[in-house]
Amino acid sequence: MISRTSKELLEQFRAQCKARGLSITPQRTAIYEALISSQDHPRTEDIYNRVKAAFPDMSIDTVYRTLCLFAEIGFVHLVEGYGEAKRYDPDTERHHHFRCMRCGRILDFTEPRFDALEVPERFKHNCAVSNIKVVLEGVCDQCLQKTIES
Amino acid sequence: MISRTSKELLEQFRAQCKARGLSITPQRTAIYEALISSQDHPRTEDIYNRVKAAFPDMSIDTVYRTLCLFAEIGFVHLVEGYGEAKRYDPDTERHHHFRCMRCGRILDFTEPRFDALEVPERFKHNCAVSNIKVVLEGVCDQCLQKTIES
DNA sequence: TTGCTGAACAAGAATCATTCTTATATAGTA
DNA sequence: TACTATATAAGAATGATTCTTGTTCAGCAA
Repeated sequence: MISRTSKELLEQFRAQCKARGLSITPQRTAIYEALISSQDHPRTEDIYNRVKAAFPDMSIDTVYRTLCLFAEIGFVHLVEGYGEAKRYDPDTERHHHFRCMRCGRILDFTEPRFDALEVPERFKHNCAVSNIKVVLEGVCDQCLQKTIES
Repeated sequence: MISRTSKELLEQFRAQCKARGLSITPQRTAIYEALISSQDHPRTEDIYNRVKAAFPDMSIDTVYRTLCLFAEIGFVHLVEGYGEAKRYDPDTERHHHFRCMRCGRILDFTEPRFDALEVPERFKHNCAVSNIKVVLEGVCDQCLQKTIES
């Protein structure tokens, strides 16, 4: 069920690879497709499992390498984490995260006031800031509920 | 070279432990002291190394357990990371981070405009937000310099 | 002060995520 | 179609963290 938008994204993917001299392999294409059809913040192993149906003998190492590559290129974002396995964000539009420190759940949200934040002077000229975002740390509703119940 | 402020912090540490029914052990005290005298964002192993001088046979497992405990209590903050070893922030005052995605360097900064951010309605009531901060992702000056040189 | 008990600890094994090594396969190009 | 650099699979190796087990000790009570 590849929508027209996905087709366009795939075309864009090919173009980007070509522009950077990267081979367009079936593995990379499959991983890219798995990513753009994700509505969550998958770990490397999640992507591996989703792709394995079509590529039973893909190596998980390939998924690690490819996701790392995609993050460098900007096809995905590496999500800020707290010591667990790396997670990726297929949504590269500006948005923000609530992070449950108990269960690890990530809740996306947009907030115009937060989008208006400007990079401070100190970093504007010496450093290359590619992303500025707000992170909320706390305990999510589900975990709070569990605490009350027990 | 424990300053008066450190002494006060230590007293506070003891009081907090007592209030929570936690034993005040020499190991915990040493780890706490190592933390509050840190000006950086140490990994567990860094703290282990700093404490080892005074406690040659401390187990690194104790450091892992203790730092995890301290983060839960709020003695330190677990720093948002990108897949490497956990890092802790002894500075629990509101501040923000620039993170170099190439070398992992963390630069602290304060910014009154960012401190004024309010938790969005959506999370205000259902979730317990303990921290709200701005994260800048990018490449630091040192890494940019290296890129130019090579 | 001493003895008791649950909490905390040390040591090392085990696990999980990730990267490295090496030999093979293949995408893109001549 | 053949060539070459790039990419891949497989499995070993590494690094970070957690678990297991037996021992020790902090805090409390007698």
